Amino acid sequence: MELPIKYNPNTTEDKWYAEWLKNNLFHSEPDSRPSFTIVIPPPNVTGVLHMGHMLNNTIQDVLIRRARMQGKNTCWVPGTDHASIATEAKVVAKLKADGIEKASLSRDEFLSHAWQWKEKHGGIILEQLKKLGAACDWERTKFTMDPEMSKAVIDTFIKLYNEGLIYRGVRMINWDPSAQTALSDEEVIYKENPGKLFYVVYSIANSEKTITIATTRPETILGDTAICVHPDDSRFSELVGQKAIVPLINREIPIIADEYVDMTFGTGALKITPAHDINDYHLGIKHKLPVIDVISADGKMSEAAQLFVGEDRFVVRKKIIKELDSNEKLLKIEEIINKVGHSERTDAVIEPRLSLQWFVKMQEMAQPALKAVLDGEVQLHPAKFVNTYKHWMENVKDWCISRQLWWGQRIPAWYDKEGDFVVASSADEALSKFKDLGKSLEVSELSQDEDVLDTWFSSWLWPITVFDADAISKPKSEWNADLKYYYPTQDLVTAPEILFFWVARMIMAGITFCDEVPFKNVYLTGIVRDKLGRKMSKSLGNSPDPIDLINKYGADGVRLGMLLTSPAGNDLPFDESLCEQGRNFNNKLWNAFRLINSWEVTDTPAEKASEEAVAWFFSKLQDEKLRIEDLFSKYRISEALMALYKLVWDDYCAWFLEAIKPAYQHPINESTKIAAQDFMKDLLRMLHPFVPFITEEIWSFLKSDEDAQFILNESEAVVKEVDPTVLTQFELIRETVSAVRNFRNEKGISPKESITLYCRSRNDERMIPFQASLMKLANIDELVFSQEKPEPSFMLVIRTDEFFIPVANAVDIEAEKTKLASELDYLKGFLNSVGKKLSNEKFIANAKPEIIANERKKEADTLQKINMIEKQLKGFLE
RNA sequence: GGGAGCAUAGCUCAGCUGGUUCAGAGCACCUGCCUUACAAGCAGGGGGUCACAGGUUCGAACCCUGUUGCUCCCA
Repeated sequence: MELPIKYNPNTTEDKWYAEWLKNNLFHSEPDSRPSFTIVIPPPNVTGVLHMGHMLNNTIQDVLIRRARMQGKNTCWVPGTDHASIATEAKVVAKLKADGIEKASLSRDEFLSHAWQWKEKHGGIILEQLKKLGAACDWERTKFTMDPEMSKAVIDTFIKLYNEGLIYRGVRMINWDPSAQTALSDEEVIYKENPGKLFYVVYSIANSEKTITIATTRPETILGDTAICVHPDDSRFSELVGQKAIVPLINREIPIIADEYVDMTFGTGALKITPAHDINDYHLGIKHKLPVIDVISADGKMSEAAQLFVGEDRFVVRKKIIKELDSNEKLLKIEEIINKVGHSERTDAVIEPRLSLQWFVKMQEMAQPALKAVLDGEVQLHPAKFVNTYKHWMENVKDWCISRQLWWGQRIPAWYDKEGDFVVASSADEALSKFKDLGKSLEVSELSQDEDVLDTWFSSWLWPITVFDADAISKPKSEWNADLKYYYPTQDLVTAPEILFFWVARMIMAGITFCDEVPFKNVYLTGIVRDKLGRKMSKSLGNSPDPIDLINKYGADGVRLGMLLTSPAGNDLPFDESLCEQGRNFNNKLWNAFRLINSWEVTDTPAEKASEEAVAWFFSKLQDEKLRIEDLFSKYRISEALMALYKLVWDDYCAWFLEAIKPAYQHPINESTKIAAQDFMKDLLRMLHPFVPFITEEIWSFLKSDEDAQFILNESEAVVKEVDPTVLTQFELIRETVSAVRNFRNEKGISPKESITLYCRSRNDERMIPFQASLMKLANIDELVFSQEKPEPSFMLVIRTDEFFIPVANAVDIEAEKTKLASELDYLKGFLNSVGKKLSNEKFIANAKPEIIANERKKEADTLQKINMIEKQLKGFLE
């Protein structure tokens, strides 16, 4: 069997994924084992895999594969999200490219195009996840607009409406004039732009006086219904109660006083336009002001504006300024930095707008959801996000759930010709509800609400409805077997940006509909950024195509690259070299396997060095297993990986294998080879969640009859007893070997040339347990324990032991002296500082006994070292 | 404007309730090696006033106060 020198992931990865699928290994059914469930954060159907998905799904795969090896019945549910706004925008754009205007289509015609589009593009991202190795239960794939999923959404709406938690009301909403829809607050991005502050003069009715206001939006002047000043502002006190006259249209409006006004901003006088500013709206309600809506849904001036009717608001802004100026109403223009809301989807400037929308009351649901996180029933990783969560939940606002779109679940509200409405799951049910209200109607007289529900109103049910779409309206005892078994799920992996959009609302839904939180741990990933710190995005073109990366470095390599530098909650500054590092690691592992695989065995007894190395690595391995387990329990996945990386590369390959490696083409003792293989099998078990493909490949060669056919199905590595003294003793050997190697390096002595090492140790026995390893690794032909030192020789100090290497030529005495003298200087300084501590009464009185003991040891050790170096220096003088 | 968080090596980050022999890791960097598992490699090395200024303490990267800079959330 010929194994390639360089590991080639491409062929093996496709092979193993196909094998796993063929054996249906990812599919889960309820059984007697404990369940471990993850629901995927459903990516948009419009999407293709990007680096954020790579990171996110790699972490989920690590968690799910590890849980499986721990004996849990794991179920990772995949699926996609219909993404109302984004998808509708894509379909509209596609139709436009085909010469079809959305406005020319009926709702049904449009939806049929949208479904066609979904069928064609909706599965791409899930197929890509297979390349990554995702161990998803594909039989359970869900889409938020699957019939039963949609039904659950509608049922939920009706249920909450009946409980009084959903209401319809006029509210100031964020209106996207380009997409012609309302947006939630979270979908609005505030950007700082240079803007202008216009100072406009209003005349006072029946007076020669004027009042000047400052505004960034002069076009809304036409909708003014008051001017407001601070009650304590003496500049305006005599004007309060009088009437001002709106320029150009000459409407009289009251001058009122309210503490809301910031006296220091602008002129201290604020124009009030309740229809077009949220704060003005609230002031309007407080002071019972009329509402004049001067901007219509398309962002153009309405009839109510009287002037510029039908013209775009931004065009009007320029025109009205000219007009005000020519009427001598414009006092001055100031440059300011202005924060303006933009649509996350269309980037259009958001228009605050009064509109009839559907809302979910949040107050009641938010309280238990907050408590669940504060009590640790749901744990956020890293925990720093608890603060953010708390702040948001304590200031939660009602959730606007209607969207003026067609793609999504249509709101189940039915109107009669008079505008009265009922909420019902069908037209027939609506008729009967109207009948209950004393209205006898025909179906033809009904019209269903034109709007659809916010996509998050679907996805907040995701952890429930993927298992049992009917659960919302049933008691727990009637849940199906899946939901009973898999709910609550264990871990959720998502981005902090949707902590409120999604995570908080899922917690609310879980508690409200299932009496139980939907997951126990939320792992929040960072944002994948480029070298310049910019978020990777398609529009910037700064994101590599994950599939290209996989082709280049292997999925295993990319997975390592993603995880090596991504502690939870921290951004990941991505660089392709990370994938290279991942690929290199896999190649290292591959070659370690090739090495042990190539060994012929012999029945001669094991070499001493091999026995020592096996004893040491055994303990080292157990110790690291414990560490890694601990890191996992804290969700420090990246650190767990780094510990494994070093265990494999440094401990196993660089130290263990080097210590047992027979001379070229020589056989190895059988038990040593078996030990090396068993260690490697443990390493593979630990590595498998991170690098599923290469571990499966190597496993296929190493596995014995007792082992599982697939490493995927193996149990995790068992932790055996650690001998801590072995670990510390071997550490000393390592330091000694390194010092000898360093000596060779400095003196230009080849590692091939063996040397004799003299040890003048206080306690020689410390060197004894791993003597043979020391000799092999440092290429020492003879190790002499002696109080005498050879001449001429070179001294090494390892901790408190002296070593001498005889040298053929006299060493450079001057250089040695300088080196030793500076070492001596440092040690004396150090001794001094330790001495100060020990002679400080307060230190002795306050410090813990073990700390004092340690300081005493430091003092003793340093004294000994000083003694050794002084002796050596004296030797030079002789 | 309100709130939260961060600042440790060139980069990304560890550093637990203040106290191990001058603060650690990975990558990058430098030097020497193509030593038959691996140059996608091996061996060795250099590199930090722990943002700044005060304070508490026998002792501070760690606790407190202030300053500066950055990030996020909310308005």
